[in-house]
Amino acid sequence: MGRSPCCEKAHTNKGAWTKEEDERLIAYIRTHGEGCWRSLPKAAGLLRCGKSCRLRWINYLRPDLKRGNFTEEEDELIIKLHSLLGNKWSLIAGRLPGRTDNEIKNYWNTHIRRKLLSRGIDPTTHRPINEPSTTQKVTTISFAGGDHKTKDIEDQDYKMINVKAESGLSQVEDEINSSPFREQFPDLNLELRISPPSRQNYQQSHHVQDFKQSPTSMQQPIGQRQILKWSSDPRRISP
DNA sequence: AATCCCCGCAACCGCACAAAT
DNA sequence: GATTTGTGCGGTTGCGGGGAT
Repeated sequence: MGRSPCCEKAHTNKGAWTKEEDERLIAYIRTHGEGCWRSLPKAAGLLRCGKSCRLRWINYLRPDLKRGNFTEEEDELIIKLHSLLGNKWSLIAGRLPGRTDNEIKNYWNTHIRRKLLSRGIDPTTHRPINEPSTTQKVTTISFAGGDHKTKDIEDQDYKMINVKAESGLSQVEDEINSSPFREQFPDLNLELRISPPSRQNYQQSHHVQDFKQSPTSMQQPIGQRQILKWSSDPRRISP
């Protein structure tokens, strides 16, 4: 089955957004709320594809975005979450209010990877570089003290945790909340429910509550939708 | 001052999935 | 059940700014 293109490419702008385009998008979303990205450009008078509008809003224009430099605490939280979840940037972003998946992904690739390498840690496996491949270790960093802890974990256990990280977040939580993992990393807050409270705040403060379009995905803030459960694809959450 | 090079970040692309038809 | 539509995600690209030469 074929997919129709998300927009009429011949009549859409590409590349950097202008100030005017930003203003149009902000004004439209303030009035109508987020959602129905496909029809939004036309309704807002923008010569942009819906995906482009969505991305621009989520990654740049949303008023609840923190922006600015990442703090040391954010750095370390990203490292922790990445060690458990891998490149699930949207999930990681869910634990960092005001940060977007794109921002975290970029930050990871430009800063954190280098940081881990300088610590002698493989950014993909989170294990010490040059470690014999037969010995399975999980390296985590004690962020309170700034020192490194290395824990030997049975190969099987390690794989199991990784598999669960791939298969479902609630299962990961179960795994983590159960000892001995919990005992090993008592400071690790992994209540991995995604809830961007800032978005709710935005809706309250901007009175963008009446979603005029009505696909189900638009009637709930993203965070609330994502709490519900995982589908077979870890990226997909269905009610 | 001009050019080159590198890096960071915004934006794009293709794909997967759920919901709707 | 098959197909279409809308959305979200991760990977990648390419532009622009700033430092080095």
